[in-house]
Amino acid sequence: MTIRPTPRISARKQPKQERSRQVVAAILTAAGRVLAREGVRRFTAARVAVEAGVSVGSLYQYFPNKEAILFRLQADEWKETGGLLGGIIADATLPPLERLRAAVHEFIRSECEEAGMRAALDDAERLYRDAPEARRLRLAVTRTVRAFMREALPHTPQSVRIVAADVMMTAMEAVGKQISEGEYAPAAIDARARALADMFCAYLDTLRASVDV
Amino acid sequence: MTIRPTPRISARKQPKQERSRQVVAAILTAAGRVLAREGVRRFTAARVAVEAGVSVGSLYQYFPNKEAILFRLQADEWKETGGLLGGIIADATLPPLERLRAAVHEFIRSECEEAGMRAALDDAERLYRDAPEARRLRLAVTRTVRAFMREALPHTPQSVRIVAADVMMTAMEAVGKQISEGEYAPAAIDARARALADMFCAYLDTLRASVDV
DNA sequence: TGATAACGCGACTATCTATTCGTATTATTC
DNA sequence: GAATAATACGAATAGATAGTCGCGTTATCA
Repeated sequence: MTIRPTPRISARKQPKQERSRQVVAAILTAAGRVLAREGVRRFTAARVAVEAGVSVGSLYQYFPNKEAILFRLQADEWKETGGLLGGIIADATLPPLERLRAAVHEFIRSECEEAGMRAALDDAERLYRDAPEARRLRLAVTRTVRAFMREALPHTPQSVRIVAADVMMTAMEAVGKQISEGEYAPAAIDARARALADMFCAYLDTLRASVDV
Repeated sequence: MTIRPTPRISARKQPKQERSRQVVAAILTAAGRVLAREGVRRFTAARVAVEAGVSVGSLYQYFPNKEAILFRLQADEWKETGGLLGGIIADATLPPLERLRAAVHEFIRSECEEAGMRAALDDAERLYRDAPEARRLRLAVTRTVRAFMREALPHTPQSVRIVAADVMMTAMEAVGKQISEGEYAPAAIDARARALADMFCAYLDTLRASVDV
């Protein structure tokens, strides 16, 4: 329904000298601060440039628009937690459900780091979510999760597995967002992680039971 | 972290004559169309006024700002589906888990109506979510769900119930959003509703089992 | 050292947007 | 049918924002 032109997000120019690499780095950390402090609505190229101690012109030399900065920030987060989760979920020395539990807790924990920035990043998601780069990143995560599901539920029909994986991912992300947005005590956060893990395990158990009769 | 001034959202002036009531109605339906067609970013008072065939001035006579329009749109949706869900979930003639199942399906179904507008409304949520009116509405839903949980899991500690209710609500909303945003075939939507309901039921079953030993 | 490429700068333009306010029009009341 | 309240109007104001461009500075390399 909504017609959204997908924004260009890829970098405009690669920094070649050391100083320009530092400029890019300064822009990114400044962007994180601006986002956490002011929220998406007031996240502007000008403000980021000031915070980074750099001119707008320099900023636009490396990022085609502000969406690209936000995406880069988010992509870095994704790569980091994606790597962590991938490691946990692929660790064949533990039974699948243990791994799932561990992954859920790790995910929730990671959402708590720099919660202010993450919350704002979630708000900003719509600014870049339709871009192909974002889709590609998301797909990588999806594949990891599906691989896990294939291992955990080898006898469940693929169609069921895929939907289950999808719903679980959505749920986990949503709880993560919720936590990074509100003020939750550590105990409350932990309780939510546990509840989520319990819920997933219970679900997978019934799925397994409904086939392995 | 983020300092967000909570926007004023309540109506500025109550329409007293028939023609002004029509203006308000025209504004609201036009707002829905604009939102669905152009997305939040291009949702402006001017555009809504044009779409409604009304002047900006008239618009501002009944809404203090555009957030108020969005909130009103969302509030109307919430009241509608809230009423529906409340009815299903309180229907004491069915066993609790049956009701839960029915409620999940009903919720997902309702999210599919006017999906374009709903998706944009979700994007717009941050514009009004901190306002007291929005908190109050949300609380009403929370209470309904908690009451249900109390009935379904009478022997589970309250603290566990509350967290479980919270996580389930979050998950359901997230799946609903996801569906209203993407292009899903009816079968895919149904599969997700079923998966969600299965997951919830499995979870509640284990919670029940862990106490009623 | 001189030539060239990379980099950094920030004033500037072109839009958009929210919201107000004085005036004109229409309903209601007496 | 005055008088008054309610409503409708939309030009105008004040501000924000995205993104560019030409020029000066710094690095690289022969």
